[in-house]
Amino acid sequence: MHEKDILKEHALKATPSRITILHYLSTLDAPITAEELYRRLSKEGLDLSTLYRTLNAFVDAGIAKKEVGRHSQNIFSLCQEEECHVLVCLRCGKKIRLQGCPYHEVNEAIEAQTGFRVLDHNTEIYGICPECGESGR
Amino acid sequence: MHEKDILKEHALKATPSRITILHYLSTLDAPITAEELYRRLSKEGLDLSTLYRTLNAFVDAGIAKKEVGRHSQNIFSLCQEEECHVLVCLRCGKKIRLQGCPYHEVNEAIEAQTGFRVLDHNTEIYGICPECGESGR
DNA sequence: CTTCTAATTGCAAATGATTTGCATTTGCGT
DNA sequence: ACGCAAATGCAAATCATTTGCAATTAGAAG
Repeated sequence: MHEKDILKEHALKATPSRITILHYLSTLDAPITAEELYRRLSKEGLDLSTLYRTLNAFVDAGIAKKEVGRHSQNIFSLCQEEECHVLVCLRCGKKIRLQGCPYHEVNEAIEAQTGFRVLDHNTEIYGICPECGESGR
Repeated sequence: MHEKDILKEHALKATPSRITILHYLSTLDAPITAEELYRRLSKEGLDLSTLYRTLNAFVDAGIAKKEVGRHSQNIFSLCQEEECHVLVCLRCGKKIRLQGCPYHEVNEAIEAQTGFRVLDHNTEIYGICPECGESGR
């Protein structure tokens, strides 16, 4: 239901595959490979080419994004509203989203210095999350 | 010569291809496609598979990085020392690197709040550069 | 400077991911 | 309910990237 609205907002027909894919992506907190996604959703009778077409449509529509993963595979994830700040654990790969933007003032300073009109930004902060910090050495 | 040192520092033999590729990459200010790189360097007698192997070696060594470009192609670029802050013009795609890191204090605050040990970060700031801001509407 | 060895290269062929053509089906505006 | 453009499933094609292998080469050791 919510998925339908999102699709319509982006001029994409609300088909079962798209709803399934969009919904499944929304349950993930880490980017995923097309193949892995296929493995998990093909039971619902989903074609691989449809999956790719859908993923591309999502990327074109700005709903999702495609990145290069740590091992050079392509990975997909939904664009989050407040996605600009992400903590990425270098050990387990977990991503934690920060809400709010502590950088606004800094960006204003950048605008002033460079004349660049800042519209958006995307920050990935790499480190070790508390859990990994404890367990791992 | 400088290229040789960089290669050695990363335990990579300083072969002609590698030196050529590394040097050429260092003259670019925007990421480039493997194919495009090949088009530009093959005159010097460079094999495509060598190029890919080299690019991968650079990425593994941390000299270069691989990303997904605006049109879904894979693009490569050298890792810059102070690369963590990049201004990306949404109109012309130009990338301008900021030197220095105005975010350090902010990151300290994040560590304090989340327990996440911050090791590195990478910020892309999107906007319209001064030139495009003038010319384009 | 020569010798030796492991790393690197070039080539051709293989692979794997992603895309495409086409006939069929389906969402959704009228 | 109707009609059409958009989306699907399938198989086949394409594209980027990787690989095997024999020949070459960088650089450490003598």
